Amino acid sequence: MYALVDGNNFYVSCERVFRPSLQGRPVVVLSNNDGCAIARSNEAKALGIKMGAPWFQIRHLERSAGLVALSANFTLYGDMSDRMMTLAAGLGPTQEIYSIDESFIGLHGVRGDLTRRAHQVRSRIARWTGIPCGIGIAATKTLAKLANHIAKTAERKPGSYPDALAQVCNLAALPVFELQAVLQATDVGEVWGVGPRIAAQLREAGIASVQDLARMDPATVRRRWSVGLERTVREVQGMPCIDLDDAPAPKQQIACTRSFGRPISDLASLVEAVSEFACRAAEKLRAQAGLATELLVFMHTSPYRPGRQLSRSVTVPLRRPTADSRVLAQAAANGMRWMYVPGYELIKAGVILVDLQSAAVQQGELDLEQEEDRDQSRLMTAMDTVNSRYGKGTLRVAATGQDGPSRTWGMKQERRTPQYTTRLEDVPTARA
DNA sequence: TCTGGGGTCCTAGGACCC
DNA sequence: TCTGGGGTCCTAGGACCC
Repeated sequence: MYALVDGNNFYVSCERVFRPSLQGRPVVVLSNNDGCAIARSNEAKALGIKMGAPWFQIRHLERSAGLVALSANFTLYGDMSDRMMTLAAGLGPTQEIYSIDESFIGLHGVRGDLTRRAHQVRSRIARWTGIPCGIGIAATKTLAKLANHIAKTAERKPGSYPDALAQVCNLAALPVFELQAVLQATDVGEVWGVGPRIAAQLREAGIASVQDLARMDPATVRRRWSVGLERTVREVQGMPCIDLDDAPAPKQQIACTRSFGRPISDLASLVEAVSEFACRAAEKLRAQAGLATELLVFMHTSPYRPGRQLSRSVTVPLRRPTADSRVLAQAAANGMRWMYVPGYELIKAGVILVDLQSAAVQQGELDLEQEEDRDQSRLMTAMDTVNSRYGKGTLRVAATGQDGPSRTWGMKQERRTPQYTTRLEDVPTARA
């Protein structure tokens, strides 16, 4: 048995804790550069604002409907998340933190009335953190997600489901006929693992509700769609196929990418941006005690704007696995210099560290290099410590200068040319 | 004028191996 | 002239998640 605890409109709820005057008003939290809405209060949802709606399209609601828009404060949300997760953990013996606002709780061995217990945890979270949340309980993770959706929808739209299911919905406690009615009333697109594409295909095939999906034959689903959807169907039927993951593996990729506030076309700014991205990514890498062997840099123009489009990326191999901000920043800068083409309005760039290894397995290199590595790693640890105590960016790596290709890059480039460059469109002269 | 920033898993096809 | 049957690894692309 599983529970899913999920903060309602999480970012908005975090903001409301510190600004109670926002209660009852339509509020959205905007992404980086205030580009689009990434969280909406119930009142904002009622205005018809969609997830990801561009700010310029909904801006008029500020005046006409009293919409309040806030710039995202991810440090605050991370902190509130930690508190909520700690309290949610009280529901059962195991916990998987699935995202900033959701965690699955394994309920194995928990005795007594689960629904009551969930209500208690829910009100404790509300009292101690100020975050309202919904709790779904069921035999599988997919059904627990669905139960959570029902708990929230029943609260937000009275009449959509039985009132008793609001806030906490325990599907395992429902009589069969009532469970079927609830599944029948829920659109197939609400199921975890069924995205817009598959939902459309399912509807085409006459599968409109979750109950329809639950009646499908898993083998047929596998043949016609995929093993992934087959697993989803079994989960909806109550057969657990997705385990609780309470000890997540280290990340296989670490990315840091951003849209720019306004288009950038000069090399110096781009180099500075990707150097900074590489440093941020390096911090995350060190936090999981990892080393990168390759780094990917990309940039592209806006697909929404008319005019010449450009999208380029390059994979930069590293001389040896590293988590050193300076090495990674240099590699990112070199990659950018290599792929740069003048005359394009770039709106986004990023750095992705790929092919990650654990620092623990990196033993047995040359003595000299080991010593170098140790010094570098001490320096980076010191930097991370200072930054965590005094705030992000207190200590930073200076932007890498225009001093030509580094030895690392120059050496490797002969043996290994950049691995892929995608959609190189409209480039007057490809640079060698 | 103005459209986020992360991630994961699965599949198909090609290269290569015995 | 005849020309098997697996297996693994890698990559790109698609779909999905929050």
